[in-house]
Amino acid sequence: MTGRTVLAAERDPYPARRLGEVHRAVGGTVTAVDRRGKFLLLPLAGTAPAHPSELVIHLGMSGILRILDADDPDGQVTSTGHVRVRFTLDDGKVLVLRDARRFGRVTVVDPGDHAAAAPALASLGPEPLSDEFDVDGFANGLAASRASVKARLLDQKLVAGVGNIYADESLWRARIHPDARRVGRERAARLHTAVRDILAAAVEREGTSFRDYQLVNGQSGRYLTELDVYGRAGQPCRRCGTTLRASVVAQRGTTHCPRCQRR
DNA sequence: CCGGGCCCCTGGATGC
DNA sequence: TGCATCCAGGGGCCCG
Repeated sequence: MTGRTVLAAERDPYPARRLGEVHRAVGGTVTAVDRRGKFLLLPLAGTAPAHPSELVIHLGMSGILRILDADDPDGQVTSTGHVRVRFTLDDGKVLVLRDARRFGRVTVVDPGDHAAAAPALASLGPEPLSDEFDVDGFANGLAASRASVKARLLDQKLVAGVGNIYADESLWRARIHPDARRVGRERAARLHTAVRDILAAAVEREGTSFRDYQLVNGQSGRYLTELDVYGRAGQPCRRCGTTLRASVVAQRGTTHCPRCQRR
């Protein structure tokens, strides 16, 4: 994408609240492809009459980005193909977002105006694999609230990028109950390590595919077979053999070991 | 400002 | 076999 100029932009006519003014990208040239948390950020240099801008994309649950030839029928915005947005590029290709469930978001804002793109982006916490994600800040942040530790992991403010799968995996690794509301320094340090280790391993395996998620080439992520708790309710804990339990924490399906994860 | 609850959306799974 | 219902989940928004 870097160096490509957007020649045209289309979006499906469905009254989608999650799609913004994608036409603002027209005339812009992609200068980088960045990521913060679960958001993709593509700064666009303006070529008159276009102004500099920033393309912000969130794949939601089922969103898939593809770069296809402009005449590829799979890249057309049709009522049946789930293509929600289509950017025509200057090299004969198109960038399309396919999104069956319409949870994905695409918008174009002024450069750096992340509050206009999504409140969650503007208040995003540190990148989990960066030095900005430090034990002290994490422990202090956890101590400052009485919400469940799983809710804190999911809300993206203490640390960016942890979703439901990796929240459950991290809490199991750190031996902390998902609904724990008081997490002291020692347990916070264990959770900090667990989040980093699990996300690093998942990136190494190119993610977890169990439904919609796939790599840009259509292949599956290989972390699925490494999962210790997510999707394993009713099966034995790999640490102690106790039957893993399903519940709901922070409005999300949750699996934990009732023996080795204590409140 | 906080924490909790509900909503969006649709394919796939489950139930009758 | 076919139809109806349920469920999943990231983030927005509202309410107390």
